[in-house]
Amino acid sequence: MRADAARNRAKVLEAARELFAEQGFEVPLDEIAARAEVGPGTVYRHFPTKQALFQAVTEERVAAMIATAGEPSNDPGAALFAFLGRMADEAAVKRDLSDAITVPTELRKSMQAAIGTLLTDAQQAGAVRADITAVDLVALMKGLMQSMQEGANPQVLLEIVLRGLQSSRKP
Amino acid sequence: MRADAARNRAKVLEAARELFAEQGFEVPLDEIAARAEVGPGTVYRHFPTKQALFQAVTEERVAAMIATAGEPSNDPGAALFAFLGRMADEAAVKRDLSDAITVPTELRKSMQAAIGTLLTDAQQAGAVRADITAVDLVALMKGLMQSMQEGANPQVLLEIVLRGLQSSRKP
DNA sequence: TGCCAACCGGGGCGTGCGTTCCGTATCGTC
DNA sequence: GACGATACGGAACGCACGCCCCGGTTGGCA
Repeated sequence: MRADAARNRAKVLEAARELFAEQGFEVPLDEIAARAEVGPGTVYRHFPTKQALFQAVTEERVAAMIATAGEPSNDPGAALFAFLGRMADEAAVKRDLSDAITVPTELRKSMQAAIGTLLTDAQQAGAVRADITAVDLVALMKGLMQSMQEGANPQVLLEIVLRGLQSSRKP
Repeated sequence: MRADAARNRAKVLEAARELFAEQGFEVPLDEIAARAEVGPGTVYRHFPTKQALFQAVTEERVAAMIATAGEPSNDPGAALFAFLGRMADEAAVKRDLSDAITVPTELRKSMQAAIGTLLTDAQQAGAVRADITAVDLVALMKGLMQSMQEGANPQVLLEIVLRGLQSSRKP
């Protein structure tokens, strides 16, 4: 690859990182190109589609989260809650994570799979109510993350959801 | 008003009711016009803007909800929970209610005001945690209602949120 | 029944966005 | 230093949508 091509690719990625975090997936691609001091055509030389660029930006971050979720824990309930807390912390500051669950990419599936594993483990340990499914939980977290981007108090919202998730069998 | 004008107005309102409920505010106005067997221009003869049509459709339903919320209750906690439950029940079937909180209309403000009153009453009665604000609660409900439109189990989601809202001072 | 005002339909305008195309500039090699 | 391949940039296309305009039509009153 030519030197300036690599430089431009990096500039595009950085601009996309910033703007996806600020405004989510809905940010116009032309705006990303403008911040990268590059024409829109150049963006498309490096990424075939807007979704591909979005995936490239969110990939490593989401992959890291999923990796930590995969480690076995001796307290499955706490593991799930910690994971959800990490998601919420990110979503409170950046707008792209909640879109990463929505925009159809490979990441979305693996994210859901990771949550599903954590959830069933926590349910088998009796820490989380048994009548919720992975689909329910993902939808709930998605709504929660969207709520956080509207001036609501992220900490309180997360506490409410986590407490609501706890198994009712617990005293 | 001429007879056919009234007839068309009614057809537009009915089509809008159906489509806003099915697809939310994002449904194209041309589609509403098509289902009403009417041109787009006719829609604009009766309603100056798309938002006005949306408001006309959601008005009476939301107003009814707010009216019941205004009645004083001797169990403020139950009153709030009942109100939220009613919201969730509607949102589980129709997509327009969650947009009614989002789309800037008069309804949105009065909806938020009604929730605010119910919330502070419930908090003073000790039924709901004191550290949540009306803004938080509205955002939370909005996210919850959006979650419900993605195949999640509405009943479980509502239970989780309601339980999370309960005051931690309670045993 | 005839006339005029009210109303209808749908083509069209402006806008915003994702995506593509192509003439031009730049890089890297011989 | 020149040449070919590669990459650039931004103008332009296609599409979708909210909204407006205008020639034609229809309804109701005299």
